[in-house]
Amino acid sequence: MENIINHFEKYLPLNDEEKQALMSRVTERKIKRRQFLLQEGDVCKYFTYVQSGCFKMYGVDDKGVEHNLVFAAEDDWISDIGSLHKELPSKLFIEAIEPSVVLQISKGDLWYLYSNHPKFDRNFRVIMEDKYIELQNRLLQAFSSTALDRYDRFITQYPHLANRLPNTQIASYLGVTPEFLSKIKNDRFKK
Amino acid sequence: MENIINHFEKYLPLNDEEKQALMSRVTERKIKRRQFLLQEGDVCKYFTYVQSGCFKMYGVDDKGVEHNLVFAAEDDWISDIGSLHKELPSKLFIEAIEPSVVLQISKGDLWYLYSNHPKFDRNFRVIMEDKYIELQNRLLQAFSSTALDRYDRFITQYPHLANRLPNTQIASYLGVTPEFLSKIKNDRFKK
DNA sequence: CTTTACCCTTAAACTATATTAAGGGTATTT
DNA sequence: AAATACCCTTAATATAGTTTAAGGGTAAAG
Repeated sequence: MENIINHFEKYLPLNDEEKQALMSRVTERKIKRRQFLLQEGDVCKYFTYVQSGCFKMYGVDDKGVEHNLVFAAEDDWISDIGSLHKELPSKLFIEAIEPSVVLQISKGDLWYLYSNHPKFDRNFRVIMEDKYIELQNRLLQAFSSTALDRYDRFITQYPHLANRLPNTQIASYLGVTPEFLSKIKNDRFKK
Repeated sequence: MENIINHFEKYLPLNDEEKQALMSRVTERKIKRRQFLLQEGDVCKYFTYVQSGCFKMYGVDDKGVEHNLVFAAEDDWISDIGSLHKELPSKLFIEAIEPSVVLQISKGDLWYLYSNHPKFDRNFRVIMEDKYIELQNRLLQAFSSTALDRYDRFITQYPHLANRLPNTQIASYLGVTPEFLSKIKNDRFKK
């Protein structure tokens, strides 16, 4: 629980009352590798703080191929924000890549925190903004012409993930096959 | 000015005081074709409501190629939200594709509206959410395997834009060359 | 109303990436 | 500790998309 408090205090210090409110509205869950936080067709119910471990959020295309949109490791948030807010079925999956521990806040509890403790309003707004910016950068990166460029950007932007994720997952994030990523890495190394 | 009031009243009715506040905080500008609302390296200063006309927001890659991230036509919003909120230089351009009329709200006026008229707080939050969802769908679409798929999705999702934008702009949005888009359209027609 | 700038198309040659297949290696799970 | 499932690599063949070039058409600007 201390992690999430530290997380918020990066932006603004919390008083005891706020810490209390936060801790009472948050549910800790242990998640196994390959377990889902969200499956396509379900409505996303939680805003999830990753305390330890790692998740991927992805869509599956007509041919059954997975496309990783984002990763979230410790001290990050993950959620299908569209589905959570509009209460519409999600087109996405959120799945644990590693055994993980998360803290979840339901939409109702989120609203409770917003209306009773305005500081969270601001805090969650900043988180939302950060997520928006992350997505926009992701989109820009997705258009970087070559897969080699995209890979270079990925490892400079997420060095902690590059060493940790299987290449299959990185390939899916970059939008190439694992075979081609293998070739890219080999070519890169030779230079 | 009536357009923007109607726009907000789709979500929640506004009283006279709120309408007054909104209208006094908004600046109308006429924008010529090819004129910029934002250029790479500048900090984005405004949240822009498009009253008439059409804009594109795009990034330029190392090779000088433009990549359209989003379009915004009448009754839509456009802004580099990351740059606006963090006050950091943008990586993007926002440029008029058609002669346009916009209503702009500065960051300061936005904050004024938030704190003095809580209804706008909710209204702009919904707009933000919608923009986030749009971006997420865009990312999902960008990963649809073939360019033909992406084109099909584009014309079903934005039929009003498909007939209105030059194919060069649509090609840039889809992530293909205009020559290849031309081929796609030809192949599609033959079927 | 004329000129310029932009836009669309076609086609041939080229390149980045996918697909298929196969073998060996390394984690998880039982 | 064994078995299974997963992961990485290489290489040959296949394909989606790019590049270059060239011609004609249409809309914007002086």
